[in-house]
Amino acid sequence: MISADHSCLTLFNCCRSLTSVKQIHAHLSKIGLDVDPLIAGKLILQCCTAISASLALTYAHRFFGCLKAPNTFMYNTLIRGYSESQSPGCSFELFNQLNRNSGCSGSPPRPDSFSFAFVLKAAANMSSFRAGSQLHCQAFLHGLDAHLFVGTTLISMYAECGRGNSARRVFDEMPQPNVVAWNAMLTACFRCSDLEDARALFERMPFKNSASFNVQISGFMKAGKVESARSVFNSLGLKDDVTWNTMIVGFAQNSYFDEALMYFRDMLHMGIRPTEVSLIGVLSACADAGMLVSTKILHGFVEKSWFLENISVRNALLDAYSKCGDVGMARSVFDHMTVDRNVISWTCMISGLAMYGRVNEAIQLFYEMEESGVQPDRITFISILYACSHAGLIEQGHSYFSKMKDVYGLDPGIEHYGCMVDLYGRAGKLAEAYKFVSQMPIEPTDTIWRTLLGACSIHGNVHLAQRAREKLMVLDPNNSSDRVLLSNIYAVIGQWKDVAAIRNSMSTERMKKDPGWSMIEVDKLAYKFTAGRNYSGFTQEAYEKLGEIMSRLKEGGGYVPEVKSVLHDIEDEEKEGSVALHSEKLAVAFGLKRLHKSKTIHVMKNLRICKDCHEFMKIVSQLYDVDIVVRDRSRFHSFKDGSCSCKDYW
DNA sequence: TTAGGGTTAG
Repeated sequence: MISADHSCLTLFNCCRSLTSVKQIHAHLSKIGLDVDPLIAGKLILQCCTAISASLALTYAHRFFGCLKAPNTFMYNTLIRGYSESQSPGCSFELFNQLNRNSGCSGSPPRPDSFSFAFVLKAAANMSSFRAGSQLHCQAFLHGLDAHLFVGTTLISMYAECGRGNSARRVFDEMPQPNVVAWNAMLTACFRCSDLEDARALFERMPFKNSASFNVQISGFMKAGKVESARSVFNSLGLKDDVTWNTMIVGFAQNSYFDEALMYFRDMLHMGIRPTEVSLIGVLSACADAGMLVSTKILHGFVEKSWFLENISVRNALLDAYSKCGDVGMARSVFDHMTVDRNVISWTCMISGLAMYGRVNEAIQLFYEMEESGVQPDRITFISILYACSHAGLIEQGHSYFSKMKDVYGLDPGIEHYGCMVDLYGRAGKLAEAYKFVSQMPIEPTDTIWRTLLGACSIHGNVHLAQRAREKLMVLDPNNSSDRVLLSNIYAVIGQWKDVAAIRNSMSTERMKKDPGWSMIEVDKLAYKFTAGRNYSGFTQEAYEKLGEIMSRLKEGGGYVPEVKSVLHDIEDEEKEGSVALHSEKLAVAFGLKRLHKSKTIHVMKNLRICKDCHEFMKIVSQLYDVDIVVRDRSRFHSFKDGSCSCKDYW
């Protein structure tokens, strides 16, 4: 072999794609240098860390397999690569291989503290207590369980598996835990929902750093204790970027959308450089709140910033546009991506199109994704199955469901089974839906039965609805919407005694349903409307306009209120009057009054739109020559020239 | 040339 010239190692540092790694590899292979341990190690490292896409991992693994004597470093790098990939199980296989070798004669590679740290991370990512505790035993046998880094990873692994006591035992046995180990234990307390333990541990900490406070803030935010998080934040003198990000993300997670935006602005004013996490956090707030104007402002910021080519920020932006009702802008962000799209980019776009009923485009995109070499994952399949179910494409949905396992080796999860029940149920194939549920290899959850109940409600199947309801009474007895749904089914077929019985049981048990509300953004301000009569402030304006619209609609639009909808929608609205007072109608009336005529009216509703409102929107869009986009609990309805993008299938 | 704790979108 030619003596190795290690100066070529630096060549790999510039590789950001598998293609460039392959080019250098081909060159080195010609001169026999690629098997040099240092060079081979660097090649594997580059594939697993700098690129880390599944194709790069496979390439590195295949190359590794051709080496005569891979060393521990190479094993560790691959174990690390797989631990954060879609197939963390491969980390275990490699680790076991390394562990078996170590018993052989000669000086075979043996697992070291790095190997344990990486493979434990795989167990944590899979939340596999069984694998994690077996690895703990192995670490003990190798005399590495007391190693500070291994011990800290063990604490995190147990926390991730929800085993606070095991984490505590590892921590208590550490001879000299440092601040990182204390922080890991603090995180474990919060992860296992032990707020009191977390508070006590925090008081006992002999040393604290910025991460300790950030763990506390994040722990409180995840537990919904926004004010506790805020008071920790306010007590801090020095706040780093992670502290600010933790607040922004925490606010977004707790639906404090305006505050997420406010803290992002404050962060900029304080001269703290936002990171991709700040942008993802604030954009997710915009997405959830449906704040289109703010999304556009943030888009402008991104275009002028160092995030221009950041794939995660681009994905968050595209998702925000699609959830704010501007799927055209989402598509434009997607089409103009200058960096390689990843599985999340494709999935967001597919799901965005599906939510709009643009199902053919979603299916086309799925095909293009496969062609581009990006592998769909579990969430991509949820999106494409959702697309099929919302368009009544039973055959196609079924073929995607099979493809998941047959082509991509992905076992369908409960969400995929849910999509299939919805696919059959929505299309009125209730017998098939029930048969599918009965034959599921995993235990049907309350959501599955609720999906079936929803389908029975659309298609008026009382017999099956009762069966679904019986299951729900066991799995989730206190769910008010299930009872309302069943009472609606009875109401439609005129079984008033049963309706009354359900209503009485609900009032005896003091059950309250979710009140319906709709929101509209006008001049950067959000206005929220609830159903029922409430004549104050801006609502008065909405009522007046709605009255005017109603008269015009009845005169010239051929609008007849859909009385049945009252029954169908009882679950979704505080019913105080009639369908005329539904919150989405008020929001649209307000939009017509306040917004410029050329603008699209965007309304967001927390529940599903009812049939009557759907009809109302169609006629208004035509009579007033205005585009209306309504985002409801499950999808978008885009009304234009008297028809809706959902083609009335919803 | 590889680690452990804090924030990350579908």
